[in-house]
Parts: sequence; structure tokens; C-alpha cells
Amino acid sequence: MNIGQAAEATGVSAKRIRYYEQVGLLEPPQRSDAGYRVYEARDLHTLHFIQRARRLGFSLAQVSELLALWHDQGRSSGQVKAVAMKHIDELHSKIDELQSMVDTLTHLAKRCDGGDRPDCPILSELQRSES
Amino acid sequence: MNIGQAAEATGVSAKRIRYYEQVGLLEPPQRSDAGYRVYEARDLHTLHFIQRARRLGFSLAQVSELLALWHDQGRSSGQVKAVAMKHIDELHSKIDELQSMVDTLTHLAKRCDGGDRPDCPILSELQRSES
DNA sequence: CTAATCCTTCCCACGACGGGAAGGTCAAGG
DNA sequence: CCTTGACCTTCCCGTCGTGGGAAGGATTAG
Repeated sequence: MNIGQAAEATGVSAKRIRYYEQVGLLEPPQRSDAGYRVYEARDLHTLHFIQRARRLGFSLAQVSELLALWHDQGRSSGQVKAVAMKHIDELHSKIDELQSMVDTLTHLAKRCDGGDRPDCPILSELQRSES
Repeated sequence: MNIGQAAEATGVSAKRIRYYEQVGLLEPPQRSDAGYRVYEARDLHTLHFIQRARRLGFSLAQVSELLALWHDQGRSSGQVKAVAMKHIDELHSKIDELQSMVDTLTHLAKRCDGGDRPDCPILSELQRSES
């Protein structure tokens, strides 16, 4: 199976597959006589795994940890859970940060009439001279 | 006022100030005989403005729009509000995306006992073979 | 035989900076 | 007057996770 077919089968672009190989997430696959990458079923499994972890927002570094744990028969579920919990914390922080931006902006936008006149509390807030 | 003092005064690093100038957010300031950038009060106002807009999560492109509106005497508050509302929408989308990751992960983490045994629903979910 | 479609490696770009090198400038103190 | 240290300048590289595209070889279908 060539890279294009692997991409088709997994929904991971050929570009990304090569990148994952380059950064060490994916084992370098067999090569055909012409130098084409040849993928096996287990490579597709790994790609699916990476794809799902990425959709859950894990960084490639975290995906790398998860892959290592996946392959490690001696892992404990506690190790996996720790990676997940840390990620959940990061997501919560990010959400809180974005939510506070939304709160401030929504408050300002409400006070902005949105008409043709130039007066705008949003700009007033941005140009305020105090901290 | 040199760049270091402007940085000190506004909390925007000298690196960032130069970068904002490079990408056209900030007017190139006067230069001293030796080629040092010399900042005036209005440059500091602009830096404060940029700083606040960045804290609200606007991209530099959006900050650029806001600065243009700020300087445009003929603007309407509706134009400003439109930029803000678009940004609020983007923030909401991002929050929803992150929240759905949190929901999935929290659900999985709850079912993972976190002990020493290797069985882990998080890994099981990631390696699932169906879509 | 040729044309289309694959594949390869390579470099460039994004956004929004930070780090650090190499070199010029300025102010204070000996 | 000279040195030292703190400042400033430009320049290039790295981040993170890709996408785009060029140049060139391989394969396949007609």
C-alpha cells in the first residue's frame, strides 16, 4: 500500500504521514524497489491512533507519549490517565482564557450601538490610558 | 525615548515593538543620529492599544483593522462592532471545540481507574478500528 | 510511446514572537 | 582619556503542525 492509499484509508494527508515519520511518531515503513513507502495494516492502526489523539487536542509530543504507553505492555493505566488529566487541565485553562475574552468583548459590544456614528466603547476601552 | 524605555513603559518587549513595526502595525518612528528608534507619546498610545487588543485575543490582522478604524474619523461604530462580533464568534467556535474535547476526555478518564493495571479505556478509544 | 498520475526530496510560508550572535553607541567612573 | 557595561542595531534560526509547490523519477493506462 502506497502513501496515497494510506492517506485515503486513514484521512491523514500524505504530507502529514511523512511529517509524522520525520518527527519520529511513525516507524519508517518498508520501501519498494523504487523507494516508495509501503504501508502495512499496523501502520494504518498507528495512523488512526494519532488521528484520534490529535482530534482530542493532544500535541504531537503528547501523542508520542501515548503511543509509547500504547506499545508498552508494562504500562499502568495511571500513566495514561496522568497524560490525559494534564491535557484536560491545559484545555480548561485555555477555555477560561478564551471565555474571559468573550465576556469582556460581549460586555463592550453590548454597549456599542453599532450605528453610523463613530463613538464606540470598544475603541474607547482599547485606547484607555490607565492600565 | 529609546525602545527599551518604551518597552518598559508599555510592557511590550523591544522585540515585539520592532516586529509590530516590521509588519506595519506601528509607524516607523524617528531615528536618532546613531540610528536608535525614538518614541513619542503617541507611539506609546498605539502600543497600549495593540497590547489591549492582543489581550482580548485579536489577531494582528484584526488589530490592524481596529487601528485603522481608530484613526479613521469617518468610521462608524458598526464597523468596529462587526470586527468585534466576528472575533467573538471565532472565540465561541474555539471554545466549543475545546469543550467537546474536554467532555470526551473527561468521560474517558472517569472510566479509567488510574491504577497499576494496563487496561485503559482511553487507549482503547484511541485505537478503536471503526471511525 | 506517451500522457497522466503517482511517488520522492527539497525548500518556503504561515503567526507571533523569543533567543542569540555580531557589531555600533552611549554614559559613568577610574 | 579610556574602559566597562548597558544599551542599541540588523540578521538569522527555532518554535508547532502543517500546506504548497518545484524538480525529477516511477508506474500505469491507453
